[in-house]
Amino acid sequence: MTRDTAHDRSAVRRAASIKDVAAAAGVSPTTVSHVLSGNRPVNEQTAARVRSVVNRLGYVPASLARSLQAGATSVIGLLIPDISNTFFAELAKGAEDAAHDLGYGLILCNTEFDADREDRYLGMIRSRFIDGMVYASGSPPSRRRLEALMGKFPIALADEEVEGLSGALIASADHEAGGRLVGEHLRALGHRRALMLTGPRDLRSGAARAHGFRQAFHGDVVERTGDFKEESGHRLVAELLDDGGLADRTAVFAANDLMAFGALAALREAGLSVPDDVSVVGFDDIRAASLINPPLTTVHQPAYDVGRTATAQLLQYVSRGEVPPASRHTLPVELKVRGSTAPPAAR
Amino acid sequence: MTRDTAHDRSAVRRAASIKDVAAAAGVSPTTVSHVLSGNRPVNEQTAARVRSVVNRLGYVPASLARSLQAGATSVIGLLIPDISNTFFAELAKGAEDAAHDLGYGLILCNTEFDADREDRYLGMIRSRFIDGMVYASGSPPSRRRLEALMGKFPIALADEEVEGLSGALIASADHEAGGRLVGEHLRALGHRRALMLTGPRDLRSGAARAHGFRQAFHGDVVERTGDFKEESGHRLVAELLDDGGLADRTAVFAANDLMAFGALAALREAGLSVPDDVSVVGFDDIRAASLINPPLTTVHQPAYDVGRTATAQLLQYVSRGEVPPASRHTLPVELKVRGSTAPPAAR
DNA sequence: TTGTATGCGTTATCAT
DNA sequence: ATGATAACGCATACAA
Repeated sequence: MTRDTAHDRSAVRRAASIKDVAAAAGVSPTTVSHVLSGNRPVNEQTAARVRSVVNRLGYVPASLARSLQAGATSVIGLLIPDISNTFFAELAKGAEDAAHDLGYGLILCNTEFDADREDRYLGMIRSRFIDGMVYASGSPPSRRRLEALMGKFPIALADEEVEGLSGALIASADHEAGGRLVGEHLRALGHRRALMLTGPRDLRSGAARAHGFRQAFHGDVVERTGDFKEESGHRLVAELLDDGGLADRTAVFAANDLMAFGALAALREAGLSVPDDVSVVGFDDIRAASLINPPLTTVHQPAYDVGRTATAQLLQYVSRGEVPPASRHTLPVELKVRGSTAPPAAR
Repeated sequence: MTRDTAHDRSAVRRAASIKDVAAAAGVSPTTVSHVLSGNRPVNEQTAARVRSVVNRLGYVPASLARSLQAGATSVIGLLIPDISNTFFAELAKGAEDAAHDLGYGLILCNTEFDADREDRYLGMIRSRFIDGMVYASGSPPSRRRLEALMGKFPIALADEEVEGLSGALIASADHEAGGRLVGEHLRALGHRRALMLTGPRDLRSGAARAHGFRQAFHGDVVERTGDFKEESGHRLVAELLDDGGLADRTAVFAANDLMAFGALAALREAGLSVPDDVSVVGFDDIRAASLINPPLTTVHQPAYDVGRTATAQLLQYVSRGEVPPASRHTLPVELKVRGSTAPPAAR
């Protein structure tokens, strides 16, 4: 073991600072700063000399010090429950694109619906490590805290309005129109009795979907409350199948695709055919929806656009050091009619 | 428009600093610091007074200043090509979990394989805004830059060893074993002539998969180079179908699921049946693989574990201010036999 | 037990 | 065209 090895493994040696460059170039730190920023004219000779030293020393300004001085970090957070859900992954992609366009970094705050985890991430905004937060469907227990932050810090709500939280910057899909499209579609096919699998009671988006659906379907609707997970769609349908509650229903509308997948599985296990015996509709249009068998009829949510819009709007204010005003940006949805829906079988 | 409105929209008022707290509590900033950190004993009376002021003023230490002083930010980056690819989303989830466990933040660096974008993100490590980087399959053009950074900054390679980049901390799936499993499976089914759709030439993982496959398949293998995208799998197979190059092949092994999907589509469009006419195998086991029709036989990659392991290993050193030593962590893969493979049809 | 002084690495202000 | 100095907000070595 040579000395070199030991050295390589030890702490990195201190990086060159602006002072080091200044000293080596025989100028003041101020001049070095201006050569690099172009904020004021510098003699070309001097500038060249400084640049050469910068290269030789591999000097890169410490963005941390820069941020401290500037009072902003050019980093925002994206708080979501589950990055492995393709809906949120798409949303994240849109948010990252928007952030990158404006030179901002994006911290991934994946909460798994864990309130403590969410709180820790919200702490980043209080400690001013991030300049703002895009908040997409966090855990209900954190409402209070979110609310307390809302007026003081730049926060944008994406995809979901949190119940009771108004006066915020919001970007979301048109959930009600989505529900309406499904209602119209099923009604037009001839369905009159449906089962609706909703999301958690306190989510506005779910209420909007249900409301639009009832309004347009105009038939007999039984509702069951799920939690947006595949398993819950499976369980709810299986239960109803067991106690005969589904016997007179010809269609199932799940508030998201994952629950629709669960419903599909439960139906299959019960020996029922989709769409011959029962039609199934989802919501979100995640990637797997078109690949599954039968391909799922569902409402396409512009997840990417929601993330991108929420972030772009937020940054528009954050970049000026302002707290965003309340505003709503509703993005259009689209019904994707695929193989999981058909007219009800004649009885 | 009242004064209030104008005020609400304008810049947030300066947050309380440690000095404000000190002044209001009639102590020195040092004491406030110690009350909060517990780094040295403080009189309980004094401490109580300080805490009360902290609450009243809503004081939260500026993490930026703290980081500057500490010389580290407790934030690392995760560089991936596409967060909407479920493989990378899973990997990201693992990375985020590991980071969160150790109190680190994670900046999402989504590159879309864009070299400029990748460079900008790599810049964050040079400017010391992040303490380290988990690098998963970036764009080939950035190799040089990566290489230059490798020795000086804490970087861990996840999922992919970059060609010619040794001496790094690496966590990846056992690609060769995966290829071998596929080879054995197809051989056991009776296949003797296969088409292999590889990834970009310069990716080691692809080479390892191909090598393992050839070794175990022990038959006639034709290779075509793709780029890991669905479209490329489609195009390559369609081309071969056109010029008869696929006529004598009974199996296709795609180096990832996306290309396998493309191959499946091209085969279907040509009126060929899977697995009756041709067997198809993928790699990765992304979510859609089991949902597609027919369900895809593929090699399950532990994406979550790869992300988690790479990150945990990296942080083990970063947290001590060290540059990680070269090391390799190979994670086991698993063959998922599903409906897209069967014995070749008798001729 | 507490306080003073200094440094972390920048940029802005004010001079020259 | 360039430089000296202060300030961003904190933590810590050194003093008392």
